[in-house]
Order: sequence, then C-alpha cells, then structure tokens
Amino acid sequence: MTRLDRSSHSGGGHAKGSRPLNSLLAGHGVAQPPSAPGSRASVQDIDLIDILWRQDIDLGAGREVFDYSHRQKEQDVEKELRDGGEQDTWAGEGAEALARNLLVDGETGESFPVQFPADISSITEAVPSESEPPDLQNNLLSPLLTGTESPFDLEQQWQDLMSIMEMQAMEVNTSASEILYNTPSGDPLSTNYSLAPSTPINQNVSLHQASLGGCSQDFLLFSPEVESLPVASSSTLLPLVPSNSTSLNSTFGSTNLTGLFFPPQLNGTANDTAGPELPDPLGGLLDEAMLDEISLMDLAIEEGFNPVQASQLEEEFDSDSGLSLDSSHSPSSLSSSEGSSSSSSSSSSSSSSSSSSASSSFSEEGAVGYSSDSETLDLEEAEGAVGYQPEYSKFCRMSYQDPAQLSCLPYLEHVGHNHTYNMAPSALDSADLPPPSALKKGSKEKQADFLDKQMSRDEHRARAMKIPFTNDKIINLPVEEFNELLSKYQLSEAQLSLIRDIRRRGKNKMAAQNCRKRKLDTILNLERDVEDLQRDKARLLREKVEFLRSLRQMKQKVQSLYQEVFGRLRDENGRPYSPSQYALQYAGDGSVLLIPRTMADQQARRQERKPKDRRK
DNA sequence: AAACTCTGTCATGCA
DNA sequence: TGTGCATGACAGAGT
Repeated sequence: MTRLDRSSHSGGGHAKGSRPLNSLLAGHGVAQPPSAPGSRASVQDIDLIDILWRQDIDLGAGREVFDYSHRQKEQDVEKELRDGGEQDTWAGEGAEALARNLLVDGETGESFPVQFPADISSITEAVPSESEPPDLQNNLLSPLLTGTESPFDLEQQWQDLMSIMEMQAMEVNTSASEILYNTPSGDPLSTNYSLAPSTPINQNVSLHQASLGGCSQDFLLFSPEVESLPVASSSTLLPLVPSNSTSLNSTFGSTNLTGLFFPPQLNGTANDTAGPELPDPLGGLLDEAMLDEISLMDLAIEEGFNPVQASQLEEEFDSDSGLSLDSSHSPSSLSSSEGSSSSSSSSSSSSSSSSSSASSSFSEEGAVGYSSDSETLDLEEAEGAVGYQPEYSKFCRMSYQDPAQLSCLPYLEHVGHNHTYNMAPSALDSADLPPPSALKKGSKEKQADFLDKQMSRDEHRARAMKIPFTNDKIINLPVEEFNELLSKYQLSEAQLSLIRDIRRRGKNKMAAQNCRKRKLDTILNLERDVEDLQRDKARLLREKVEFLRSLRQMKQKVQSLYQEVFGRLRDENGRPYSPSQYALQYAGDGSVLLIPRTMADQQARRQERKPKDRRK
C-alpha cells in the first residue's frame, strides 16, 4: 500500500509539473478569438454609420454637435456661399437638395443647422441616410459604402480615427478657435486668418456654411503647412492623390496622411501651389500602423513568418491536425517505442505513474518483478558486466506491465516467479522452462546460458551470496513485509548489505525508468505547446494584416471625403479654394473650419508634439 | 571508429 | 533516521 501511495504521489508530482503546460494548451485551444475580421461577412457601412450616429445621439452629441458658437457669422457666410455656390456643380440641383434636406434630422425630422459632428464617427453619422439625395449621398458615401470590412473592423478603426481626430480637434478647438475668434485683431494670426478685415474671404466658416450648405459631413480637416510652400506643387501634389489604389497603397507605407488629406487640384481649377509635406492628422495612427506593419515584416523575417503567408501557415496548421513540427519526429518515435505509456499527453503523467504502480503492484504479487526486465546474464562473468539485449529488454518491459502478456510467455512468467534462482544452476535447470529457442536447441547448457542472460548482475550477486529469496521480493516487497522476510532467515552482514543494495538499485532502476518516461512526456507536451503557440501566432498575424488592410481602406475613404468636400468649397466669388493655401480643419465643437494652412500647420505641429510628450 | 541511444547505476536532495 | 522517490550525471553496451 505504501508503494502504491508513493507511486501515485510521484505521479501526482509529475502531473503537477506538467499541468501548467496542459492548462496552457487548453487555454489556447479554448480561447479562440472571433474569427478574422476579413473572413467575417461584411456588413454595410451604413449600418455602422447608423449605429455610431445613434450612439452619439445617445451620448448627447446628436444635436449639440451640430451647433457651434459662431453660427451667426457662419450663417452669413453660408448665405454668401449659397448665393455664389449655385453657379457650380456643387451648388446645383443636388446641392440644393442636399442643403435643404440635410437640415433635417434624419431621425426626428427636426430641423437644425447642418454642422459637422464632433468626431469622426459623426462623419458617418452626419451622412444622411435616407433623407439625402441619392446622388450626393452616393458621392460622399461611396467610399464608405464600398468597404467590405466587417463592422468590427470599421468600428475599431473609426474609433482609432476618432481618438486621434478628437485629440486634434480639442487642440484646434482650444487653440485655433481661440486664435480665430478671440484673439485681438492685432494678432497677426487672426489678422491673417479670418477676422481680419483685410481678408476678403471669411475663412472662419463652417463647412456647411461655406459651401456645402446642408452637407452635414463630419470632417477632420488637417492643417497643412503654408510656410514652406513650394510653388510647384500642383504637380508634386498630384502623386499624393490617392486616385487609385496603387498610389494609395504606395502612400500608405511611405507617406503620412498629408498626402492623403491634402487635396490636390480641386475641381481641376486649383492650380495653386500645393503644400509641402503636411502634418498628418492621422499621422500617429498611420505611423503606428506603418510601424506595426514594419514590425510585422520584421517579425516575419525574423520568425520566418510572412504576413502574407501567415494565412497559408494558418491553413496548414488548421488542416494539419497532426504534428507539423519536425522536432516531433524523434519524440514521436520515442513515444511509439515506449508504447502506450507515453502516448497520450494529458494522461501521460498518470499513465507513466500508473504503469509504474501497476508494475509495482503486479510485482508485489510476486508474478513479475522489474528484475525480469532487461536482466540478462553475462556468460563470461558471473559477477560482471551487463551484457543485456536491448530488444529483449524492451519486450520484457512491455511484458511485465501486462500480466496477460506475460502469462502467454511461460518462460518470462517463470522469470517473474522464479523464487529458486538462488539455487544451484543444476537445480534451476529442472525447474525452469527454457525459452523456445533454447528448447529447440535442447541443450541444458544453452538453457542455462539463456537463464543466465536473463539474470541481472544483482541476481548473480544474490545467487553467489546464496540469498534465499528472489530479487523480486527484495525489491518490491513493502518495508514491513521485507523486514519480516529478512527476519525469517539468518543472514550474514554481507548478505544483508547485498539485499539492501539490490533493493535500492532495483527501486532506483524503476525510478529511472519512470523518470525517463516523464521526461519524454514533458518533451511531447512542450512540443504540442509550441505547435499551439505557433498556430496562435499565425492567426494573430493574419488578423493583424486584416486590420491593417481595413485601416488602409478607411484612410482612403477619409481622404476621398476630404477631397470631395474641399473640392466643393467655393469662396464668395465662386472660385474653389486653393489646397495649398487652405485646409479643412476639424474643431472640437463639431464644426469644420476652413483655415489657412499656416494656422493648420501650427496646430498640427502642436498636435505632433503632444503625443511625443505623452510618450515620455 | 565516432556518434548516438538505451539502460543501469550512483549521488544527491526532498518528503 | 530510515525509506522511497525524483533526477542529474556517468558509464557500458549496442546500433
């Protein structure tokens, strides 16, 4: 009983050691995140827009967003723009309809001044869903509606965009707006900007008032630089125009959002100089994305993972339910050679211990002892060298673990039950059944040779010392019974010492076997862990690629919206604004301002500084 | 013959 | 203190 408890204890110890691995595995297996965004069925972006809109309305941003402090002045400008805007396409029929309809709340029908919502989500929110003229809606929403991302993707990226834009908007609101509206007229900035009487155009105009009229697009307007405006910019700007996916893709990785958002020639009339590299409101996000992508590539290079191949790898992993690691070969073979004891990982710990305990208990029956395992006889030396046969020892190990198998092998069973091996070889010959091969030879000497080969060194020693009981009993009997057995015989000190050594070595031998089995099981478990982790890694990489792709698409859409809105803006003379001199900027109060690029650039720089300080 | 694997054994630490 | 177990290290034999 003590032995069984011990063995179970040892098994428990092993299980304790391997449990974290198993639990880790289980955790990996269970904790499957939602499927890759790209793989999910795409939901119409308009749904997301509606959701976001309602969220903002719920948050109280539905109405207030559409109001801002300079309404009066902007209404004046709006009037002007409306008068002048009717001449161009934007002010045409669709624009008028838009101007009319966009003043009506899509949900309540309540009329309100069209304004750009306060965050980027409001960009989509502000996009009229049903009440808008289809043409404009399509015009402005087409980039969004073409998206195939899952709502999760869109929402996530909108939130990212919003967070960045809101930060910018806050900055713009608290600084630019103050400068624009509150600074004394002597301020060169303000003079240069909107309130200056010298400026014929009131740049401090909300987008809808300026020219879009009823377009309640929520827009982030970014501040390009004016200071270093190279004059040749229309040409230089053009490449930045993401008119097609290729250019956009190229700009995604190599340029900031300046290229994305800085409107190129607008309406074909903007022949002014384009700005240089403009601060990118989404620069942080983009840079991060770029960095992520770069790091992803680095990771791919370092780890042998190609993001593009990640999915392939994933598929391989998914399709391959078996072992895909080369390293698993040797342990697999090992486990196979070890038989059933180490075949299953989850039960391997217990199996190894149970097998040992089973063998122990079985050995305690006296039927089989571990001593029958791989115990051979060296013909040359009775005391001496090992001289065992590995194949046979393996066979014997399997046999002693399975009594049924052993019963089918009488000569092995004899080995287990041989209580008389301490007798003279001649006496053993009559009692022992030789193996079939030995029987065929029919030679008593060969039988003795075989029996000798089955004996271990300790058995030889025991026989030489005339130990009156089997090594099996010496090793596997419980302490009490063992001491009882010793007390039954009058043994010399040498005999007792040998018996103790035999017992110690025999137990240690079994312990070593168990230990090696456990070690193999641990290796197998670790390999499974590695496989699972690699599978997870591939999946995460694939998801990351999907997110990056979605982000890129969102940037495209935002850029196209910017261009579209900016291109439709007209000054009081009906002329389009020069993208090199003006930029649209998003204000925290929900308004969208048309500001000079100098101002926008300053604010953008300030925004750039903030995250850096924050990182410190 | 060298490299590798398998196995037994010893020494040691822990319970 | 004795006993058993676990394990690293080593050595011998076999492949």
